[in-house]
Amino acid sequence: MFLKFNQYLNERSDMTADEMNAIRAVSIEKKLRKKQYLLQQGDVCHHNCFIVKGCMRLYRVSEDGAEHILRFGVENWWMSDQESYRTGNPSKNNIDALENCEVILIDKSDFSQLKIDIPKFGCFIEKLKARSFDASQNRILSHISDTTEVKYQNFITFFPDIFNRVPLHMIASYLGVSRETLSRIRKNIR
Amino acid sequence: MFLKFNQYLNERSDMTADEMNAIRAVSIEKKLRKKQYLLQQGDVCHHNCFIVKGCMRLYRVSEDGAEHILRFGVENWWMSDQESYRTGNPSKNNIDALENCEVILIDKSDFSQLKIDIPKFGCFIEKLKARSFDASQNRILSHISDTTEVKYQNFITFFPDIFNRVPLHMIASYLGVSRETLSRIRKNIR
DNA sequence: CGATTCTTTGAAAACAGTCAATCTGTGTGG
DNA sequence: CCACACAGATTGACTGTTTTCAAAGAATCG
Repeated sequence: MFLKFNQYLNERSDMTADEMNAIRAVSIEKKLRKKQYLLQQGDVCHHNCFIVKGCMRLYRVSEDGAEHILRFGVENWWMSDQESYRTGNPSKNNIDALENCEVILIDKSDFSQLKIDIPKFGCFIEKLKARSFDASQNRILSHISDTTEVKYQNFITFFPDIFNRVPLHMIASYLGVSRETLSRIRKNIR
Repeated sequence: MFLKFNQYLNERSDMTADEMNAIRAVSIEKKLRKKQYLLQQGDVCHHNCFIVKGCMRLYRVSEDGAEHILRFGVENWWMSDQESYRTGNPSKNNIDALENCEVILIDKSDFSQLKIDIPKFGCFIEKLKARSFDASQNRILSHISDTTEVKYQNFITFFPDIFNRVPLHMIASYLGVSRETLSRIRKNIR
């Protein structure tokens, strides 16, 4: 399982064997079954999670019990609750597996140490975060300026891999519309 | 003008006199008149901008000519187009002054050097970015789960300082609703 | 004061949410 | 292998919200 993570890192910022071993030493391999929680509301997020295989979602349950999906994650994505991870406060969100998953966990303290010991690694992670921030901004822009139809079209074109393996009602949740509305929009497009 | 920036930095991560001088050496003081652009669509964002005084907005103009406000900035906030700054590509956004402003600019290469030379500074900036990312996530959550009324109430409670000095139609733009709708919502609340 | 910018209002049309019912495909246990 | 349950998708009818357009009413500024 670690091999895929190894490949991922080497493709993006090549590591020496020693560095790779240091990363391996703190990597925890874990398998999740479909519907299994990686993080549950109230837990503190202590790990960074890299998805080797499978599909996951991060969502929040609102007062009225509705689930709101903040993000999806598939192969080669990272998945954690940044806010809880950063602050050490209990998470308000849930992360669970939409398929059987294989993930690699790295504990927060190990992860910080890696960033210090392997500047290349730290630098790579920073770049990732920066891109992730820009993506957030673009998503916000989309929310304040695009019609639901455009948001849906964008989702399909930018995340076809997610679109093809996630039920439509979850995409509706991610976009912030009811499943019925999304169903009708999809019908109009055809 | 630099004094305020000095205070800001010292309150959050205290600096030695030498460090402060290094920062001062690369700080460019600038005044902007109301409506003046700091960055215009098509420009590359070469600077980080710290707002000493005044109020600014970052917005995008869509195909149909509508302005969509991505963020506001007031005293002690940073204001730049992260995406253009990071990639070096022409910005798709505009930044302009909503009031007469005093700002401090630091060139990208100087800024990176500061982060290296003064780890405390780098660390502070990273924390800022992390919090900013979490704020983005919360804003996205709000967009997919809150009613317009709740979004408006949240804006008032979390950014009363902005609410009090920015016209309502710009808040509408920030929230992604028409000014008429926001005007009616505000009426219902009273 | 006049011009500009901002806010409010009304009425019609477009859009989205809710509820209830139905349809579809998948997989499980008897 | 079939019957059944279950999760997901679709549809219709209705309700509620938001946009749009047009007009008019405040507020602000030079």
